[in-house]
Amino acid sequence: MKDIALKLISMFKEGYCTPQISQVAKKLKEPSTTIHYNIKKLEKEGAIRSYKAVFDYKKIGEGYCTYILTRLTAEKYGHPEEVAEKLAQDPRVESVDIVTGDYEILIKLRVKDIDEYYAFVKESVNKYGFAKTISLASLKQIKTEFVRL
Amino acid sequence: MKDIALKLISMFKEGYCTPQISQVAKKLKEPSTTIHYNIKKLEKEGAIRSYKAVFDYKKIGEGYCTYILTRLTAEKYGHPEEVAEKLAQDPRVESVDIVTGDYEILIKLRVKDIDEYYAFVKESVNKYGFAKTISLASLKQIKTEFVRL
DNA sequence: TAATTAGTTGAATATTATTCAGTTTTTATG
DNA sequence: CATAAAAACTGAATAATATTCAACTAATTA
Repeated sequence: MKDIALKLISMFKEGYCTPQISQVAKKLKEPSTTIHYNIKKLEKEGAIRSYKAVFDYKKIGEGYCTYILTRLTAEKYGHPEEVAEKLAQDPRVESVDIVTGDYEILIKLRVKDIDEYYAFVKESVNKYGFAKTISLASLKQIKTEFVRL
Repeated sequence: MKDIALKLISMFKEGYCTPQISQVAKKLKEPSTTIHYNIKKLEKEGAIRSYKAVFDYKKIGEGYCTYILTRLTAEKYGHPEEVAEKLAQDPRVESVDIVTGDYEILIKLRVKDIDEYYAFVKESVNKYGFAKTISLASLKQIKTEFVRL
C-alpha cells in the first residue's frame, strides 16, 4: 500500500481545499458567477487565508489535546515572537498566541497520547527556553476551529 | 448591493468547501482516482469532519481574540458539558473545551473589539452560570487552526 | 450629471470530480 | 502455504463544476 492517508491529512490540515461555489450558489439562491466574483474578492483582499479540513482528531491519532501556557527564560524573555515563530513550524502545534498575563505564550498542542505530550514539553524546555509552564489538558472537545465535534 | 461577503464568511467558517483532488494528485504524483478513493475513505470513516476556510480575522472584523477560562456556579458545576454545548452554538466562539485544573471550561472567543468581548462576558455570567473567569487576550496570533498567519 | 469604478449575470469554455469496471495487492482462513 | 475474500489502486468515460468573458447595472466620485 502507499499510505496516502497520512499525506492527505497533513496536506488538508493547512490547505489543498477550495470553496464549493455551486453549493453556495444554490444555498444563497444567487448565480454561481456572482458567488465566484465575491469569493475571489475576499481572496484578493487577503480576508481568506486558506481552505482546509477539520478532523476527528481521535481518529487520526491526535486524540490528546493540551493547552500549554509558558513563561520564557530570562534570555528569551522580551523576544516571544521569535520563539512563537519556531513553535508555529511544529506540525503538532495547532495554534500559538502571544498573550497577556503571567505567561507569554499560549500553545494548543495535538498529539497521540500523554507520552507524546511529555516528549514535546521535555524537548521544548531546552529548544525554546521554557522557564515555567502550566498545562491544561482537554478532557472533552465540544467545538474546534468553529466546527462542532 | 447584496452583501454576499458576510454570508460567505459565515458559511466558510464551518464548511461549504471541498478537497482539490487534482492538485493533491499532482503534488503526490498519484492518479487522481486513487486520491479520490482515499479521501472518500477518510470521509466515510468520519476522520474528516468538515472542509472550511481560515480567515485573516482582523480583516473580517474579528480582530479581538481571547481565551476565557471559567469556573461554573455551584448549580451548574458538575454539568460542564451542558454549558459547553450551549456555548458551542455561539458563532463568536471558535472552540470550547472541558479542561483539567481550577477552571472547568476553556473558550476561545473571536470578536471585533474589547466592547464586544465585554458584552459576551457580561451576557455569559448569567446565561451560562460563570462563577469566576480568567481571560487571556491574544496580543498576537502566530498560528491558528494549523494555519500560519 | 457625467464619468469612473465596483458589482452582477448568462453563455461558452475549461477544468475537475465522479463513476465504473478491471486489476493488483493485502488480509484472512482452512 | 494455498486460496478465497476484501481492500486498495487505476485508466477511460462521463458528469459536474469552476472559470472566463463580455455585456449590463448599480454605486461612487469628481
